[in-house]
Amino acid sequence: MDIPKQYDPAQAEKDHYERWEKNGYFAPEINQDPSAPVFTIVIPPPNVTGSLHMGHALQHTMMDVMTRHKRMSGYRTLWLPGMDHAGISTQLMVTNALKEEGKTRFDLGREKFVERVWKWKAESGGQITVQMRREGASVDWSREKFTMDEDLSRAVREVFVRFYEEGLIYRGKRIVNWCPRDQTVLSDLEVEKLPQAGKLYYLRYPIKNSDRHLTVATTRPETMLGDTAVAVNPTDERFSDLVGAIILLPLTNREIPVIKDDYVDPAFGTGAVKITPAHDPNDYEMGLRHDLPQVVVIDAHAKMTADAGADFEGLDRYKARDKVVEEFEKLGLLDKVIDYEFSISKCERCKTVIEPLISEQWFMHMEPLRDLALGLMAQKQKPQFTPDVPYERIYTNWLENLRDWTISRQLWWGHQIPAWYTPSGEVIVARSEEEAREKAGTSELTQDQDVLDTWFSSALWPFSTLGWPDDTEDLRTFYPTSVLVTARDIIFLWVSRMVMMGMKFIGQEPFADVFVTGTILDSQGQRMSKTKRNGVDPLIVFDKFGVDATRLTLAQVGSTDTRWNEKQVESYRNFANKIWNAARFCLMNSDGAEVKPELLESKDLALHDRWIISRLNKTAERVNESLNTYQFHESVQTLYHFFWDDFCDWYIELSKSDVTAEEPSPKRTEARSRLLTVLEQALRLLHPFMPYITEELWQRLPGNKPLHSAYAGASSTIMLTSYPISSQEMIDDRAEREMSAIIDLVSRVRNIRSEMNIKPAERIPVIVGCPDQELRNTFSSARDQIARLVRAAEISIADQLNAPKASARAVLVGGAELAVPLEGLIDFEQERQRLGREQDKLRAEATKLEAQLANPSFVERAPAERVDEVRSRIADIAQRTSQLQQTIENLQ
RNA sequence: AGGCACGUACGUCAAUGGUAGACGGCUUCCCUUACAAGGAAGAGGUUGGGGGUUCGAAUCCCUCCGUGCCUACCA
Repeated sequence: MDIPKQYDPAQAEKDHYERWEKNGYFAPEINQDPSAPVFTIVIPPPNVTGSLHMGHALQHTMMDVMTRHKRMSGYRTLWLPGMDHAGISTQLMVTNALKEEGKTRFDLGREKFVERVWKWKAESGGQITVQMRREGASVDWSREKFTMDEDLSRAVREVFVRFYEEGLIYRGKRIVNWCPRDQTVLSDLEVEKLPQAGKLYYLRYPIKNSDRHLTVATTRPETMLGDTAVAVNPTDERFSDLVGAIILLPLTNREIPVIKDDYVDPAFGTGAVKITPAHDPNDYEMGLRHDLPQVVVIDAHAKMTADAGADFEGLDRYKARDKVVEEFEKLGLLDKVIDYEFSISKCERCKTVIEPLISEQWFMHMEPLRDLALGLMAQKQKPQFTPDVPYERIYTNWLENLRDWTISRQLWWGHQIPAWYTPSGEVIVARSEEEAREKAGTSELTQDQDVLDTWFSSALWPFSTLGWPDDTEDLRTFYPTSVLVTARDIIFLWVSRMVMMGMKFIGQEPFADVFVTGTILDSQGQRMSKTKRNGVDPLIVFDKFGVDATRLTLAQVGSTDTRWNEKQVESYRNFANKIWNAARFCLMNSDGAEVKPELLESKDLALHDRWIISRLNKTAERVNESLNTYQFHESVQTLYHFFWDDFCDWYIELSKSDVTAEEPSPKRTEARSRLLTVLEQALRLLHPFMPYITEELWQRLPGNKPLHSAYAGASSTIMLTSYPISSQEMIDDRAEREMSAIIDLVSRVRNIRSEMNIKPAERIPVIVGCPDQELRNTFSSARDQIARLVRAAEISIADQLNAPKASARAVLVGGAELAVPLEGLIDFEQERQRLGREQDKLRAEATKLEAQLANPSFVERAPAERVDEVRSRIADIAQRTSQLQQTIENLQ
């Protein structure tokens, strides 16, 4: 058997994925059981712009673990992959590429530009699919989707038309967030607010027919050119006589009124606010309330307009600010300037400061949709968030405060709005140009130049990918999906909108559960970001430690934010190597043996066999349970300790004498087969987390390795075997008790060896005194294995301890004692100290427990079984302490 | 400005009212024929501070300190 000593992930990762994919194992059709339950996940589509980052690797790992687990559990499983066209980001990328050629998108024109983006998408998107294959993601590539695919675009148009016909989508002139760089409107969610150190300017406005002034405070003096009123709070007595007065607005020839409005906070600034309805969202609202004119002084490029006055026209908004301040100072109207920190809105993509502008856009009324989502939460508690604590309330709260959604964007890359205009300006909304012509009765139509917000098509993802608006087999089978895995930051942007759209068009929630993943931070606790260049590239980690080790690291992150720690991956790389070598041992001793599931059911097994079977079943139970409740950390820990501690450290060691016997015998063959059989189950348990190494090793195991009955027709692969489930009768508490006594005995002897500095090569005699008959039998039948594990020359077991005085001793649980004769080797003082330390530990514990018992209310109020437990532990400790005491006294 | 979360061993994280654990790191010994990416044995924590509820608190409540995140129309 020719297996290298070190596991080489690259080798194992090479061929398996291709074979899985080629054989159609990822597609739900592989499942031949017509009554199989269904499990569906749609992937949160990555942007075509990026390559995969750690956040993707994290989410994909979670989704793949769930998918593989369910597939192995017999579910008809679909994990549907795809990508998002990511309007602004993608357009920006291509625009930047053009810039390097010295061109703008206008040089190409819309059609050529969009062609160019498609070309770019083909390259970049291809990258992502290669990377996802590397991750081992068991997605059904035959169903891969892209938000700009023809069928998904049809779904988008269908939704738009239906909403328009219901009056939920409308076109209107409103104040919007405008990005002067990208030249497009942005939704509130695409704007980020950042704190900024700025100034607060106090400007004096003269009152007409009076020598009085009204002073206003502003962070944006340049907007005063567009002021159409000054507002004060109705209850503010300082200004009550000025309400209705006329202000002579400096630098312009305008006269504007002083009005009253509750919005004004008398405590802030001067208590008087300048109102610029055309350039501030609040002022806009107030302008509507008071029917104020809107004077536009800043244009779409953030330059001043002609209405700003001849002195200002064409100036950049910041230049204009300086000039306004200068002029006020000259006129003696600048009261003061103070430092002031406020938050400023920036474009989430390009970080340009947003300019609020009045503009004609498409909007969507959200109230009826919002109510659908709220109703679902109120009546069915769906979606069920995991972890469940904060998100549900945040989600509900956000929905309650929802405002209309600005859905149009002034971009070229995206779904062009299916609205056409007749020469007379009539709006025709239709599913296609032909339909529009029919409706309009003319072919002289111009289509709206705008595209839809990217999130419009993403909102339809769970059903548009399954064939909606057609009533497809896929839609009927896989909708609603089972769980959505996502990061925290798009719960509103995406999750809530999918819920609304799903309820609206399918009448059912798009997913039952939402699993919210944590965030991987850098080693300093900072968010990983492109601009900070602190991201860790998952592909580099894959190369360094292997995909399986990385997946294990990511799986255990779960829902908590975690600092990236390469050491963790390294330790799981070591774990993979451990698995490799354990299998290597089994295979090196597999002559004549094979995997035989029935071997685990036979009667009259040795203790260590009964024990490992019990442990195996408990492990399966815990892993299934934790996977079903999204407790990935728990699953990983359980599997790690089962494999390393139970299987490697104890089971293999205890099997060794049988397995490595020189002479062939039925006993040897059976021991070898049993070992292989346990290993095979362990690999199956590990497979969802570590698909590559488990497949690699599983393929090498000889014997009968049946697939899950639902996949009977498929060729051999671990990914279609059945996931081990626990069986109550296989759990053997007695075997576990007996094994822990043996483990205790072995550990004690090893402790003595270590403390007494006995060379590992030195064989020692071990004497055990054990008054309990049953326990004595346990020790006796495991005598050879124990001797091997503690490197003993011989072990004598009797009902009483009968050892020379010059011995190191220990007291075991259950009243047994042991001695290691150390004639000439023992240092009595050292031994006394060692035993003393042990005694101290026991006493400390006893003190705690006694204090508990001394409290009358504990005995009265705590459950009886807990009190009994404490009592029996105290008794046990007391016995061991006194045995130790005697041992110490006998030493000399 | 509000809201929410978090603070546990040197590091990264577990532990949903019942004896505080894991992995890495650290110390000592060992290349014992599956594995030095390994084996064996150890050291290390009054769970951020203070108060409360409880027989019992890392866990529930209050408060303070520190750290993140989200939401928001203070000019």
